[in-house]
Amino acid sequence: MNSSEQIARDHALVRAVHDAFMPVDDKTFQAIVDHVTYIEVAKGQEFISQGGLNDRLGVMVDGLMRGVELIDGDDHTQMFFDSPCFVTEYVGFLQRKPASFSIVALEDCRLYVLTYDDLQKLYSMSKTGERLGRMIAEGVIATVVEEVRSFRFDSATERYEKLVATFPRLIQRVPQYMVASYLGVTPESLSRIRAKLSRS
Amino acid sequence: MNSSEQIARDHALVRAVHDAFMPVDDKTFQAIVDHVTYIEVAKGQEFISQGGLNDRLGVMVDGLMRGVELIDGDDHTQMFFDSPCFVTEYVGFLQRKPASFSIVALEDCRLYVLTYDDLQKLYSMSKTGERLGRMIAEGVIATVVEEVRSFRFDSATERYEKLVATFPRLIQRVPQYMVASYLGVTPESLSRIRAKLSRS
DNA sequence: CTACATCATTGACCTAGGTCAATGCTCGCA
DNA sequence: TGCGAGCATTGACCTAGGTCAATGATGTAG
Repeated sequence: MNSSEQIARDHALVRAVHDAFMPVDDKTFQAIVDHVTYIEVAKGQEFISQGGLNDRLGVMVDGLMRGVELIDGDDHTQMFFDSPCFVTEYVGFLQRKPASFSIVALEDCRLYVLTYDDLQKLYSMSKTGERLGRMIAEGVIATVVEEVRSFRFDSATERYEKLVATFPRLIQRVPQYMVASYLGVTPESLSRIRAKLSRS
Repeated sequence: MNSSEQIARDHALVRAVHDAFMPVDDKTFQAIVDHVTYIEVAKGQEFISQGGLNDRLGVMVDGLMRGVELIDGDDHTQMFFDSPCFVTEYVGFLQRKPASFSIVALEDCRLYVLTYDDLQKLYSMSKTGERLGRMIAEGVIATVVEEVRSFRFDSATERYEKLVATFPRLIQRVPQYMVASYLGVTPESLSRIRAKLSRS
């Protein structure tokens, strides 16, 4: 695949990510493409650094990242980003606050990046952009609300089973201790949960 | 207080609820007021019924409600609505799906109600309305994300302490078993948590 | 005033998950 | 080829929270 084919394929993905929330007309999409910057983040590198500047929204076309908060030296997985998808510490980004967690590449990643200011420009430029922003936010809510529900009323075993069912590919590619922390349990517990499930 | 004073006071509250997310200009606010309907929901009555029609967004100026999901006969508190605030089963409302939980008045409540269709009209009518919708959604995200974080990494005792710190008035007015369910623990556990805290 | 309903508390016991420490496994590297 | 580093697993034990049942408190209708 040559470079312009690659870019075309990438742009199709960028558009698909947006379309997932709302069909995007060509004019709005062109405005997005005109503002993004292409970057690569190598495995192990940070895209966003906890406590640091937090003014970038990524559209990841390739790779896998993890949102991780360090508190008193231990490592709390907040979320995973599995391409193609948006990548950002959403809350801090929107409130113009330092990132509450780091976002680290678990594999080599390729992203198209929009800055906060460019995003605001897009919003003021077009009603469609504004609406897209709203629909993205509304999509995030649906995901997070279900997550709360699951924490409130499901056991760790159920949460693990749901995770496997929803993101089967993810489990293969992420070290188990990160999955454990994402589920809110220790690595030892997750190991036992898996042992129990494979027995039954 | 006579009736027109009451309405003026209510409208100020409706405006304050919206302003909490974004300053609302007079024109946009007038458009909101022109579309809302005033209703009262008596203590014990439902505003939204689980599995039923879910096309109303309330702005509550007075009272207290609880979002409650019934699963296999037991009662799962999803959230509280403490006036002045928006009242809705947000996810289903946005996705035009039946309500995933009921919303029941814990006290006599007074609300101004907007239908889904009226809200969409507001959005298409005004870019400011569209933006307001986005900022409301973004505000909801901040709340829910913090809730997930707390479930993932805090103990039940910590979650209770945070709840008391954040909504001290709520604890006084809500039966303890509902608070327990909101925290994701049994009433017995919450009782012990409170006993332990008052001892120390 | 009584009687019942509705919650809150307490106790005895159980289970899921946490903690700590030892043992295995795998893979990159010398 | 063997050695470490970094995970995963397993065991022994501990603790938070669940379950079930009894006992109190409070409020409300008759």
